[in-house]
Amino acid sequence: MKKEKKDTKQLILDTALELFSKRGYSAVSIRDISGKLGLKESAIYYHFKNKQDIFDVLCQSFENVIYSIPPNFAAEMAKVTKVEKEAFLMVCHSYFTNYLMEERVNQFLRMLIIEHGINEVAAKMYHRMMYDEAVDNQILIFNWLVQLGFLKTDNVERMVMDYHAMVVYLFHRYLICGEITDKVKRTIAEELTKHIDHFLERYGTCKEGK
Amino acid sequence: MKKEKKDTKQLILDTALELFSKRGYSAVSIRDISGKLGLKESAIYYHFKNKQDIFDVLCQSFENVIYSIPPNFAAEMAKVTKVEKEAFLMVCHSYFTNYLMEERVNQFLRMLIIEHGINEVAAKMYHRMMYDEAVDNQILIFNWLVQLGFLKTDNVERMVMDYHAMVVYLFHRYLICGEITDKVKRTIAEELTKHIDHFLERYGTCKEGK
DNA sequence: GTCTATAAATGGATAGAC
DNA sequence: GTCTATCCATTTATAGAC
Repeated sequence: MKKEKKDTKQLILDTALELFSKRGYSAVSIRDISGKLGLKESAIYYHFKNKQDIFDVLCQSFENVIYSIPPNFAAEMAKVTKVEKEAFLMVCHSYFTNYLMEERVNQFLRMLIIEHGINEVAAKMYHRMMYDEAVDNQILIFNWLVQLGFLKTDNVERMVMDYHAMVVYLFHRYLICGEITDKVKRTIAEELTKHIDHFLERYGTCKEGK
Repeated sequence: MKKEKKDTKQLILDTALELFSKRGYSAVSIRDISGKLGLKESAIYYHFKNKQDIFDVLCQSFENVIYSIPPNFAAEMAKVTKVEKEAFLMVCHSYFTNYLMEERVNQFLRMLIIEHGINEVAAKMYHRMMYDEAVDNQILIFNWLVQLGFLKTDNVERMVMDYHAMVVYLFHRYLICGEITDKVKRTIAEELTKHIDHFLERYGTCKEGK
């Protein structure tokens, strides 16, 4: 049960992530981080070996986030036997609101994008989070939706590409630059809904009134 | 007719762009730039007011690149009266090989992506180059292809989104991280060809053997 | 666990010689 | 147009007091 007042180490990580995600690693000094927390630089060095160590610990802590998503989702999937459009829409939107737009995940992804040119670890994590693993998971899910009879296609991979390309597009266009304002949130929601409608016109099985 | 041996000013810009695009503005020192050119720091200050000035001049020089593309393309378009799939494919691939993958344009875009979080100018240019203007141009071109009878759709904007999302996807996945090796070039070519085939199955008018 | 003080290095920028 | 020399601010990092 170790408990410093309010876990300075975690506060340092949070502050560092916030600043790194805006300005990039090298533009942020230890003073910036400690100053923002009302500490002196030396206090940082009590908790971390050096500046790079903060970055590395941040990356490690997000490894866990990544690995926890697919199993959680698989567990949810197992319970479902029939999927309606409403549920599909909700899950798609939730991927944005609870993951890509979630404050810390969003900050982490911004940081990776800035750093992936000079940092091998950042490059690997960015590609895993944004492409390799995202596509793999989507293939799994869409295959399952095909088996459930909610989607139809003769080429699941192409279908996933169609879907995922738009996700990446919206992410880079709206969620990586500047603040995520309410206006941005509305834009994302509208664009995503339009995209899913379009997607289901092509790959959906339930013919509706629309 | 002013001509320093081989235009040091331009060499500084080239070197700065190369380094900025890899490490980001703040991680590159004046010493890094001058050192790589076999000069002393003070030589840089003869050509530029300060470090920020180098960045600003780089941005200005690319303003011209951006504005020269649509008129050039429009002039080419005016000459054409009939479009075959071969020509369409060629133009799509050329957008990658001669623009997104072209060394300097690619470096500049990488730099913008790194800097757009802290630099207003970078943010504006990135969005213009990658989204606003790219989409506008594509709408123009695809509208023209619809009129020529090469494409058909009841929603040009959606068609453009389908197309452009994949371009942005391929760009961010393959062209913004690490070296653009021959392997990467092949991957891009293959993916793009697959995408265009898929795209024409949906929006093309010429039914072919395939 | 945080502070003061300080070392050591790095980076931006200028003055003036050549 | 480039160099030497130098200045000053910032930054990383450590030692030792509290």
